[in-house]
Amino acid sequence: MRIGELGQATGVDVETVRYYEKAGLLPPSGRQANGYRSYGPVQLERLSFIRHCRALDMTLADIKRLLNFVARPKANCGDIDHLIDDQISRVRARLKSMRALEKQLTKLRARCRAGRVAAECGILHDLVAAAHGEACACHGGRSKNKSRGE
Amino acid sequence: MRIGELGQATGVDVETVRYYEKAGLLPPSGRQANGYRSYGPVQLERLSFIRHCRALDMTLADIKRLLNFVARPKANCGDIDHLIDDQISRVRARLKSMRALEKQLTKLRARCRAGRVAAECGILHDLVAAAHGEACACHGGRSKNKSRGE
DNA sequence: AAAAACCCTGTAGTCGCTCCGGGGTCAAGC
DNA sequence: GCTTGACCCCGGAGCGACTACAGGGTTTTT
Repeated sequence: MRIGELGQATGVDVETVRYYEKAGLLPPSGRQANGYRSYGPVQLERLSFIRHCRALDMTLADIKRLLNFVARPKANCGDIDHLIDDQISRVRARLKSMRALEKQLTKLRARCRAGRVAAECGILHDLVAAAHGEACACHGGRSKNKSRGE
Repeated sequence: MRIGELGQATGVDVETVRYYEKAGLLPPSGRQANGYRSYGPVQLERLSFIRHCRALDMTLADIKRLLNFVARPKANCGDIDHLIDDQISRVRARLKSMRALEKQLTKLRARCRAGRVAAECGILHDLVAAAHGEACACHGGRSKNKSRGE
């Protein structure tokens, strides 16, 4: 199996596969006589595993750790739970700030009175007002939040 | 006003202020005799505006465009609406995939049967099963989504 | 035999910062 | 007067997870 087929089979871009190899997630593959990478079912499964974890938005570092657990089935399972729990709380925190963000944007959007020019634009007005520290449609009062990232 | 005070007043890190200048969001400030950057109320407002927009998760490119609208109050306001609409739909799309993600992770977490070793770990089992393309707790069937980023 | 499709390596770019090294400047305390 | 510490300067590197490109080689199709 060449890299293109592997990519097709797993839904991972070829460049990304090579990137994963460089990043140490995928062990260096064997090579054909012409230097092309050569893969078997083991690597396919491993890459699918990685892709699946990425779909769960895990970091490559976390995925590496999970792969280690797969390799050493005697290891303590509690660490896996912990890893997943962390992931969940990260996602929840992000979700919370995203919801607040959506609300803010929606309020801001509603400020548009369809004025023709920017000078009369409610949106712009509010953003500028916010810059002055005044209350605006999207932010109640003065905000000092650093909530966005996490 | 020196850069440190400006940073304090706006809640923006000093390094970030310099970065914004380099990135062209803040015009190069005046300088004191010793070479220190010197700011007045105009720049303070501009930086507050930027910070506020960043809190709404806008890209620096979009913020630049908004700043242009602020500078040219005769411009057509429709473009602003469009920009905000785009932002909203980006946030909503992200929100949607985040919600799905949370569900998946929660299901996955529930698979833990508190087995002591990784070999019996329901989470790991499911992730490996997913790699095989089988159904698993967190993903119904085979997924091919690229939904995560956008 | 030529063109298209695939493969290789290595490097640079993306975004929005953040950190670092190596220096200069300034006010306060001893 | 001299040190200490806080602030400021600049340029460049690093982060994560890719993505794109340049400049080559190989294989498959036409």
